This record gives sequence, structure tokens and C-alpha cells, in this order.
Amino acid sequence: MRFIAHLDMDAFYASVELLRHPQLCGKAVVIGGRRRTVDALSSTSFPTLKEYTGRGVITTATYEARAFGVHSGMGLMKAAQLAPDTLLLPADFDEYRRYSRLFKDAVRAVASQIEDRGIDEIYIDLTDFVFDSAAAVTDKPWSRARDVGASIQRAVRDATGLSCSIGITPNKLLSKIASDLEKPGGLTILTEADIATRVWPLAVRKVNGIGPKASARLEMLGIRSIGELAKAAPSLLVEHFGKSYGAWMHEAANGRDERPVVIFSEPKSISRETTFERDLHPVRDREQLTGIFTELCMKVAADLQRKGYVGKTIGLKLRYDNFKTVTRDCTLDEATGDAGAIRRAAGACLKRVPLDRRIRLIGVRVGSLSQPGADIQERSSAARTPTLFD
DNA sequence: TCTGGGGTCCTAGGACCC
DNA sequence: TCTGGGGTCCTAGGACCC
Repeated sequence: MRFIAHLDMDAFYASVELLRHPQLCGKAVVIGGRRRTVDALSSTSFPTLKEYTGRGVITTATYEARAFGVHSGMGLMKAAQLAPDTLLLPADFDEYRRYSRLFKDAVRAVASQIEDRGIDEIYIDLTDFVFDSAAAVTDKPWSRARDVGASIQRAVRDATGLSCSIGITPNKLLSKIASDLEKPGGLTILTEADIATRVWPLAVRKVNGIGPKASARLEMLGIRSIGELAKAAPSLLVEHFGKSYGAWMHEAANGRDERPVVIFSEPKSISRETTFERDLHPVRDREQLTGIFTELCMKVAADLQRKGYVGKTIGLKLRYDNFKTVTRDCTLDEATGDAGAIRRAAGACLKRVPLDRRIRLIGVRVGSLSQPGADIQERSSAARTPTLFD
């Protein structure tokens, strides 16, 4: 039996902004859109959604804003129709990353087995922690788990001033669902026995891994809740979703998930992309396009350098004005981190893509990563390490 | 006036090799 | 002259997640 926690920061970006601007507490606020010129943050009043023009989506909404029906991922123009007077703040990712490190360090000081799941959530394996405690062995491990969860929430609040929600269950899948049940500030424990009453009534969309496409197709089969999915014939799911995904869905709906908490994983790719203020014409806006393209390559090269990687596969991504996306990639003989080499390879990819429409987005990606110094280090550490023959 | 930017994983076909 | 089965790498697209 494992004790797995999922911790999710409550309205993370918005909550960080409220620390800076406490006068906004209790107001409907969303984060999103492009960085405006200095005015917004220095002035005493804040821009509202109805004043915004341009592209962008909401990345986070305060709970007061969510009451108007706006949510993350929603286009700002659409949100402005629903909640015109909601305040709009631009995202400050450097600041969010700083708070991300703060809260993760605070958790790590309590329980070290952490899996990073992005800027505002983590999984924590509490199994050893729960069983190492003398009290838990003979007593009630679930109540011990609840105590640990509460102390993690306190640690996060003390370190950051922010609140988080935690779910603790026997696996990652259930914990992810549980942490969402009593937001904000919730601490939700679910055992095997709670699945039927607390998980099965939920929409299939709540399962991490069932997105908009899969849930729409499930609905066509008459399956809307996780309980209905759990009781569906596995053969039916396999027939419609394939052997692997269909079987997984059925397991997930029944609350079964053996995935371990993964403490460290190597990055697979590093990329940069940008959506233009207005769609650019491949011929008429050629100069501007080339400039942005080269700049993206330099940024990716800088990211690689900073993180200590080089890559063999260079990829290009274009999104046209009709939102159709195409990608091209090519694999080099040697891994590179050089901006010029990336630019040349990506430029060659660009020649393989149709340029007959306006372009909305361009992106550059480097994959098949390796660490240039890695084998040297390995060799030198091998040299220091006594072998059988020493 | 729709729809950001950073990722991961899966599938599927073709090339190529044994 | 016809025919196998596996394995790996490469490429393109798509679903999904935060």
C-alpha cells in the first residue's frame, strides 16, 4: 500500500499577483495577455478585460473571476464579453518561477520524494514517511497521512503566503482527482472504499489523460461519468480507442494506477515559439518573419547553453491563420547547441513547408538531447572509481 | 475579435539492416 | 523468383497536460 499526495497550488499565478497587490484581494482578476508597457503596474488603477485588444488567453483566474464563467485557456476577447470589468494583469513568469522554487523547497524540507509536474503542482510519495513514523505502524496510517498533508500545507503557507490543495490516496491518478475536490485549501483523503461514492459520479474529463476529444467520443457511446466508464465493457473501449488507450481508460476509471513517483527525469526537448500580434504574410512580411525566426533560434541556443544540453534533431513549427499546424524536423550528424547551426537546419525545414497562407505562429525545437560534458565526466569518474581489477 | 507557450507521449509508415 | 520477421531510426501529426 502506497500513500501518494498530489499538491496543487490554488490559482497560482493570480495568487502570486495578489501578494504584490493586496488591494486586489477579493476582486475578480485574471492573468494573461502580453506584457504591456510600464503603465499598468506603476499606475494606481488596473486595466480591465474590456480595455484589452489583441491576442492571448487567460492563464489563471481568481475564484471571484471564475464565478463569471471565465477560466484558464479562454481567449481574452471572449472573457471580456463574460466579465468586462474583471481586472487583467500580465503574466510575470520569472516571479512565478521564484515562488515555485520556494514552495517546492518548503515541501522538500518535509518530504523529499517529489515529482515535478510543472510550475504549480507536484506529486509526493509519502509511503516511507507514513510508515516510518512509529505511531503509524500500529495505529491508523490514513490519519497519519492527513497530519503529514496538513503540515505540508502549513509549510507552503509559511514559506510563500500561498495556499494549496492536497489529495492523498493510494496512487497518482486518484490523488490528482482528490486534490481538485475541495479547492481552494482542501486536504482530501480517498481510499479504495471512497471510489464509488466520490470518484465515480465525476465526469470522465476529470481523469488526467482523458481530454476534450476522448470525452466527446465517450459521450457518443453514452459514457459521461467515471462510474459509467468503469462499468463499460473493456472490449467496447478497446474497439473504439485502441488496445493500449482503451485498456488504460478502464483501469483508470476503476482507480487502478501503479505509476511510481519519478524524482528526476531528463528533458527530451527544448523549444521556443511565438504567436504574432497579427498574422504575417510569408512574402510581404518576409523580413519581419526572418528576424523573429532567427531570434527564436538564438533563444533556443541560449536555453540549451544555460541548461547544459545539445541536440541532434532540429524542428520547425508553423501555425497558419486557419490554426492548422505543421511541423518539419531533421536530424543532424552531430548534436549542436549553436544558434547558427540551429538556424540553418530550421531554415532547411522551412523550405519543406507550404508558404501559401498567412502565418500566425512560428516555433523552433531542439530534440534528441544530450549533455556535451556528460561522457567526459563519466570517463573521469570511471577513472576515479576503483574497478574489480584495481 | 476565437484559440499562449512550454512540454510529453503515442501512433503509424517508410527506410534500412540482419 | 518470391518472400519473413524483428528491430531501430526517422518523420509528421495529434492528444493531452500545466
